[in-house]
Amino acid sequence: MPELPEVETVARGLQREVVGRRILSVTLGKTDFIDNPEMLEGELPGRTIVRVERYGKFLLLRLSPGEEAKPDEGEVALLAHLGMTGLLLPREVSVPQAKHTHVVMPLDDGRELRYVDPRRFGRMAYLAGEVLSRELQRFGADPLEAGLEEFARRIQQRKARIKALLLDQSVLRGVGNIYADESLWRAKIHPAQLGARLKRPQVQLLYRKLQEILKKAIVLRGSSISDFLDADGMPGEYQQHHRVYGREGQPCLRCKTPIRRVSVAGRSSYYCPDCQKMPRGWKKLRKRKSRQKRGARH
DNA sequence: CTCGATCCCTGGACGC
DNA sequence: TGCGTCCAGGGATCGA
Repeated sequence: MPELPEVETVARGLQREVVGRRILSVTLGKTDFIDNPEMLEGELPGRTIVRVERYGKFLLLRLSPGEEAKPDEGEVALLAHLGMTGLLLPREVSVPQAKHTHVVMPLDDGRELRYVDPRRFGRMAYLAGEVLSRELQRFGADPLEAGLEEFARRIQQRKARIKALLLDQSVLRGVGNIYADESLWRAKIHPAQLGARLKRPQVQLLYRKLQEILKKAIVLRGSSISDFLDADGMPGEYQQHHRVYGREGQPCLRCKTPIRRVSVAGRSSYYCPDCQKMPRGWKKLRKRKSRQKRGARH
């Protein structure tokens, strides 16, 4: 699942592969994940990809001004979120299209930029000027750019659970389930602990561990646990360094206590019940039993 | 402000 | 082998 390190990996690959290339046209398949499909078709052709950036979990393809100069359009970009299963990669035209290819953009070098996404949990949008800047402002700090003070302020002033805060893109942009669990395990913090109840040393440790993990994961080109591939079609390797994520029942790599999985903020959360102590009053969350008998009681 | 529930979607795992 | 069911999860949205 593409989180910050995976998206950074894709952004670097695209920066190397498609910067300077002009988009010749746009062909769309299913469009229910695209903000305004007609806008893509109308605005992208003729524009050159001038830079590829990562913004949280988004890829930001900065584009050149249109051919008929629109003086007031401002900054122009194609925003792409990979959701759970999205891939954005350049391919030779001769390479057969993968199933679930929903956006194809032929480039001026004989290749095509293709967006493939079986589940279509991703998002794509052409945005310009004020609309673009407003959209970007909705998100919180980049965990690799934020200083300790800002990080601490965003966490300690909130009563929400730390896991929910880490996943909240308006608090921090780019962290998802894997790196949230991994950093909490390293910092020995229970995922259901409230942000406001964390002590300063805990916040500082979490800040350092989160950055450390994200940087290491970027070096290893991300985690490929579902189908993630970078812009070169290569999987990442950080999944081999996961300490808790996906290890339910297996011994904690610090203390051998079996790793547990609970639901926090509606997401699976893996943690060590011994290393990451439960906050007072915290109760184990539902095992998610079948809900067919809803009317049975009540 | 914070919570859980629900929905979106498909493929893979699993039970029988 | 095949069918049904559950589950993965980022994000939007809604009601409590």
